[in-house]
Amino acid sequence: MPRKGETVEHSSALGVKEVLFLSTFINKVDRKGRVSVPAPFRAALAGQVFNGIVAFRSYRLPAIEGSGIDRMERLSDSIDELELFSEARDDLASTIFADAHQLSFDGEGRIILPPLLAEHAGITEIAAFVGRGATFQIWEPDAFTTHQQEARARARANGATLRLRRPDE
Amino acid sequence: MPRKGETVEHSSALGVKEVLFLSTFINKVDRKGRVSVPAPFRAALAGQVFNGIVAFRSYRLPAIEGSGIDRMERLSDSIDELELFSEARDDLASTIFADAHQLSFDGEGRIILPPLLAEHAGITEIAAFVGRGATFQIWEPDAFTTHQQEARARARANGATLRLRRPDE
DNA sequence: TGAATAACCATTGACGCCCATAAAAACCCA
DNA sequence: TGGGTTTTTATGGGCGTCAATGGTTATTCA
Repeated sequence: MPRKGETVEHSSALGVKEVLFLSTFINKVDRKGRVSVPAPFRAALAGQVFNGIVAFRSYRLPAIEGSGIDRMERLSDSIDELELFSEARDDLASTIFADAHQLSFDGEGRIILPPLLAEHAGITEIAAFVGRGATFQIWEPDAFTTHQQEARARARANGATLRLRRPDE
Repeated sequence: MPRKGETVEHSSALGVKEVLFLSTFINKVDRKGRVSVPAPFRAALAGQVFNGIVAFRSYRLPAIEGSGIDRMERLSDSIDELELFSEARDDLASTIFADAHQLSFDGEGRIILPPLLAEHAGITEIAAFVGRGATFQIWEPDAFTTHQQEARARARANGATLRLRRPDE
């Protein structure tokens, strides 16, 4: 049982709660379709209005995208700023919100993986929770290993760099 | 029977009540024209002055637009800001408000779909309740699937992106 | 008075909640 | 630093509750 890695919940410079999902955890899916969300991830989500996670199918990958409800609310606010009834707004709303599932924790910190999502990611027996900073993904472990190797190779080839954001900008 | 997912009602940073409709639920329409509004959606609407939903025909899509009464009040305010007697104002007022139906919940959380609306959306036996953030839509399930695929393709093609609002801005 | 609508009741299956267990991690103290 | 103890996690399973659905009766209004 992996126990390494950490997930931090802290306050940004602006005093707003921010979450960080780090590391990878592999957990079992039981016959009822339940999976434990790694304790560090749960800790990062503690304090949000909804006691659980929000999950939807990744557009580009065979994986499930996950985050806390707060992120969805920010998304909703952003979309609300687009022209009412515009096509762009409509497209975003039906791709993002319609497909999102709110998965609440049971007393033990588990969620139930909806078949539609599990299928999309090819998950049956075991699932990998992969931290990605402000969000996380859920993968079929083998698929993730492959993906990670490819991503690594690509990053090296492209000499991927990133300018670090100053804390106040 | 979808049962997963929830919908949250809470106060935003600004102290304004916010509802979030997420996910898609497929429910049956019985021979009396009744449909259960998904429990999570009802939960999101709890506390509003009107115990039910407001629905009107989408003017761009074969779907029914739905929301709580509170949203209609905000819409009314927005329209109020348009030029008095302008054509746009007139058009909006008559397409939305004149067409809006107040559908109240029965003891079991069902509404009766007015034939005019059901017809517009091509709904007969089953209806899909589709979360869109602050509002939701009601579709004939197959029609929605098609629409969603198109929207997804369009969003990807246009590189539809959205600048995520920072939580405090 | 009849038709449409609202209120009431009954059924069933999914889901939330509870408890139990084993193993790992954190803790503590010599 | 190492060994023993406590706490937390992950995992399994059982059971009660509630949501979705269908039907029946009361009520309202034309």
